[in-house]
Order: sequence, then structure tokens, then C-alpha cells
Amino acid sequence: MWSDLSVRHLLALRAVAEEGTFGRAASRLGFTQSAVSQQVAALEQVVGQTLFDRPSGPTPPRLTPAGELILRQAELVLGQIQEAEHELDRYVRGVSGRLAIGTFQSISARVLPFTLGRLRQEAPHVEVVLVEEDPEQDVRLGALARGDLDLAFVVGDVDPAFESQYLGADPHIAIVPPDFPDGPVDLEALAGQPMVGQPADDTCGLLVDRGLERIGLAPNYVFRSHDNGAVQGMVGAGVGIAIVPLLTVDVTDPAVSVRSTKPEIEPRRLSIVWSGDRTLAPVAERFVAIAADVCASQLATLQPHLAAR
Amino acid sequence: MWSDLSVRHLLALRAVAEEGTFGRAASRLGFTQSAVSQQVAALEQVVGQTLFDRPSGPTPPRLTPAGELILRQAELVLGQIQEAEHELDRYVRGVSGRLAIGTFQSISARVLPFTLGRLRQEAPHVEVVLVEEDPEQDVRLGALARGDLDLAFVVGDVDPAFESQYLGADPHIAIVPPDFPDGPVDLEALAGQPMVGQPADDTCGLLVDRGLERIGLAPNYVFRSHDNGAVQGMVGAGVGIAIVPLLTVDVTDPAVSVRSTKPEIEPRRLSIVWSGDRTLAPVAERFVAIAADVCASQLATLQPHLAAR
DNA sequence: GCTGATGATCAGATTCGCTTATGATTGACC
DNA sequence: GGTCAATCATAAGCGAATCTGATCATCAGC
Repeated sequence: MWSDLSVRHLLALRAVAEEGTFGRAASRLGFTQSAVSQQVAALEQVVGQTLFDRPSGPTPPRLTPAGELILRQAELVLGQIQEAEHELDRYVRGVSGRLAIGTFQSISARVLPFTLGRLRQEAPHVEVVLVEEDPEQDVRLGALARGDLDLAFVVGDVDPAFESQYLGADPHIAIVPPDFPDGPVDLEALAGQPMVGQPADDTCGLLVDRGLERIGLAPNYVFRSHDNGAVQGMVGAGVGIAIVPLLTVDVTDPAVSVRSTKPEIEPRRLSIVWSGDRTLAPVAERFVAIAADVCASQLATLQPHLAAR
Repeated sequence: MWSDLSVRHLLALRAVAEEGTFGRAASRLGFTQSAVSQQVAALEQVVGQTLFDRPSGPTPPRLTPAGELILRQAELVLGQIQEAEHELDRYVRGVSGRLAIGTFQSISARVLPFTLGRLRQEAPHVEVVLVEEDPEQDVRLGALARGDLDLAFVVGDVDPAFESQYLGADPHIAIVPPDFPDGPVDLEALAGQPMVGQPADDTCGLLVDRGLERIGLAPNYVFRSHDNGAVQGMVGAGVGIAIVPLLTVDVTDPAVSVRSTKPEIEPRRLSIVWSGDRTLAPVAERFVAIAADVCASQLATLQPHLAAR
């Protein structure tokens, strides 16, 4: 039966073929001569062929034609196994693997580029799949539990059935034209004013609407788009002002100014979550660490731009 | 230790991954659920990673990322092993293998083409190496014993240290111009006559010389060549007559006539030999059988051409 | 003919691996 | 909420495989 075949048998075959005698092969492998003799005999049993001609006496054994054939095949199998070993080693070291990540607009725009860049630097062979289909984050959690996703970015409270890493608080700020009066933006004064922002079916947009609603403001949207750049462009063009999470803003844009609001809208809390039931790949843990670091440094970098005005 | 890895472990992994549960995998493999559980556990020990997340309860197990990786590698290894199985099967059926054959002029010209043609027909993947370097057949026997050759054609008595298959008796005949007087060629009348033939360092040529010498004829060679066609051509051109083994003659050549001799020179006995100490590949035995058949039919085909005149 | 090197073989102890039986957990269902 | 059914893990037992150590058989070379 070929299923009885063991790597040990192939190693014995190779060792004897290379060393020339069973005895030297045995000492190379750390066995006794008797053991190697029996191992080769077992292999011969498996393949049903004599693999060595053994002239009795001091004459060393010699591969039969079948032995040469099996040896060639054994080299291939052993090579394949060694490759598997290396592949697994890369996986364990976190420099290889597959990663399916659920994400959403602002994270994709402001956090993922840096995170993936750094990840690719230290783990070039990792295969990352980003899923940004459904704005509903419950769907992402379902995909997590089902195993379709390894990690997912989420906003707000985390279902305790999952494990998570808190990434930071992303303040909601106002984007206004550069000539807008200095100081924080008074939200109450915005009633009836034209506004731009993200659609309500987007996780980000929905959160902004809830925040404004909580302080009694029903925004007068004149333009809504999933595209953060488009929203920001509209503000620069004077179409209206926008209330968005800080992480969505391109602060280098000279056409707009970023302001805090008065009162402040509760910041959204960002986390990355995964299923506690399923084993996490090492590279996934590495990703979480990098994402947390990138998120923190992004928030720290953007905050001063806000305070400056 | 990866050397503890067995094919059985990989089969278990694959079966569980495909069947979804340990129990179904077990019944597919013909084991109990417990056995498969232990097999997978052993594999996990070998690779040092958990391969299945096993949510307790009726929920079926699921591959971890490491499990998916190992499974992919296992498929490759199993494929390699199956290929080895096929390769060995072809070898055993005699349709594949390597064959190094020691030969000499007349065999190469008259026997091998048909033999190899038929062999290739039934065993297309066989790799044949012909060695026709040394006219000394002792050298061929040495190469046989050393294992450099699998089979060797020889002339005359066979060293009993080797195994052999007798191929037939190849009569020595005379090649004469078409206008030569009818009937057998009287060898005694050839004394002093111009003759052509093979060199004395050739197995064939040497044998002819010995045969002529035994009946007291010292041939007057005016041309000697290893090339049978050249010798025959010289006869056709009237340079001289030739005494050669029948198997070397192209009987379709209208420029010459083939005659028996008076007295007859002892025919050379052809055999194919191999080392009894070394295992013979199935394809080699097949080759021997085909060569014997071809040799017999060649001799039977050529003999009438001789009797006809 | 002796010597030394070879692999095969045997006996014994150990380990491995399979089966049977049981336990533990938990989703599904009433 | 309780029962059922399906899941895998684990323990015990037993037989086979396997390794070690010792011995045997063979034979090239001195």
C-alpha cells in the first residue's frame, strides 16, 4: 500500500544511494544499520520492487533500474516536501499568507494605503483581498463569522462575540471654504445652510447624520456622494460645507479649510475585529498591529491641522 | 519531525477537508473516526500548527489558514506520489525505462533497426542508449559487470558468469560479382585472389580471418573497411570477393551475388548477454525477446537468398 | 586461509496506530 | 428550557510496526 509510504523511507533510500552502503547511511541518519536495512525493505514492500542489488560480501549494494526510477521520484517528492516546509515557515513568520479584509471608504482612503505599504515591505508574498461592497457593517460581521473575511474594520461598539483591537477616536470636523470666518464652526448656525456630505447608506454618512440629529440639526444636503474627494471638491467650489470624520479629509488641499465644530459631535470609534473562534494567521496579527500604528499616527498628524485654524 | 510524515496523514487531511467532517472522512478512508482524528492530530504535531478549527458541538470543523496552506502543499505531494506510482507502473509493464546496450556493426545494421522499431511500438517511452565504441567484446562484458551496460550482443561462447539468450547461428558466406561462376565458392581456389573484408580489429572481421585460417587460407586483402556497405560496394565494383557473416549483407543489392562456401566456415553464434548479479528491467527482458525473434526471422529470411544460387 | 567489511536476520523491548467505548460540547428542535 | 443528535477528543487495550543489539552468512582482498 502506497499509503504506508513515509518520508522516512524516502530519506533512507536517498541516504543509501548517496552513501553507498547501508551502514554509512544509517550513521548519517542517526539509526543503526539494521534499522535502515528494514526501512529500505519496507519501501521495497511498498513499491513491490527490489530497489538495491545486494551482492553478498563486502561489495556495496547498487541501485536496480527500478531503484533509480524510485530514487528520481523520491527526490521530487522530498523537494516538494521541503518546499512545503519553507512555505509554512514563511507563513509562521508572517511574511506569507492570504488575508481577506472588510473595509469601508474612509479607512480605505486614509489608513489602508499606508498599512498595506508597510505590510508589503515586511511581507512581500502576502496576498491581500479587500472587500468594500456592503456599507452595512453587520454584513461584514456575518462574513467574518462565516470565515469569508479574516479581519474587518468597524465603527462604534464591538460585538463581544468577536475579538477586536481599538484603533482610536476619529473626530467629526467641518470642511469649509478658506474664506469662512475663523474659529470653530457653529453647528446651530448651519440650520438651512446648504451642505454636502456622504450618502445615508454609507457607514460614515450615516454616523454624521446621527450626530447632527442628536444636536437637533436637520442638514440641508444639496449634494451627497460616496467619493470623499468629490465632497471636498464641492466645498472648495463653494457649494456648501461638510461635516465629516477627520480621517476622510485631504488636509493638503488649499481649496478648503478644516475646522472643529461647536458643539463637538461625538467622534466615531474605529476598531478592527476578527472571529475569536477561528485561528488567525500570523500575518493577520501583524496587519492589526500595523493598522493600529498607522491609525494612531494618522490621527496624530491630522489633529494639528485642525487646531491650527 | 517532518521525517515522521506519512502519506496516510496527507490523505487524512485531504479527506477531512473534502468531506467536511472527521467521521465521513473516516468512512471514506476505511477507518474509524477516532483513527482519523488521531491521524490529523499527528499531522498537526508534525507541522506544529493547528490545521482545523474544531468548534465543539455539531458544528463541523474548518481549515485554519495554516491548514489551507498545508492542504495545498499536500495536494502537490500526493500528486507527485501518484505520478511516481504511474511511472513505476509503466516501468513494470515494460513500456518505460532506460536501456544501455552494447552492440557491434553487423547487429547494429541488420538486427537493431527492426528490434528497436518493434520495441518503440510497444514501449514508446523507453530510452535506449547504444554503445558501439569498442570492437573488443571483453570490454563490453566489463561494462556489463560494472553496470554501465544493461545488455550486450556478443559473438561466440558466453562467459558462464553472465546470463544469456542465444540468438542463432549466422553463417559465413561469400559475396561475389553477379557474373561469378554458379555454385558454392571454393575457398581453396581463393588463395592469392584479391579479397575485400572487414578489418582485423573488428569482431566480425577477426572471426572471418580465424575461420579462413583454420582451413589454411591466408586471404590477400586489397581493401578492408568497417563499413559493410563499402565492402559490398567494392565487390560489386569487381575489386575482389568478400567472406562475411550473412547478417551483414544487403541481399537486395543487384550488383552482387551471395553464395555459400565450400568448405563451410563455422558460423558465428550470436547471443545477447547480461549480468546475472544485477536486476534486469522488464523492458530489457522484452528487448531480449524481441531481438531473438527479429534475429531468427532475419536469418530465416536471408537463408533462401543464399540457397537460391 | 584468514580478516574485515558488507548486509540479512533474529529476539526483545518499545513505540505506534487502530479499534472500541466513552466523554464533552453544543446547535437544533419541540 | 429540556431533549436529542451530531460533532470531535480521549482513554484503554491490543496487535503490529520498528528500533536496537547481537549474531549470522558471504566474500573480496591480503
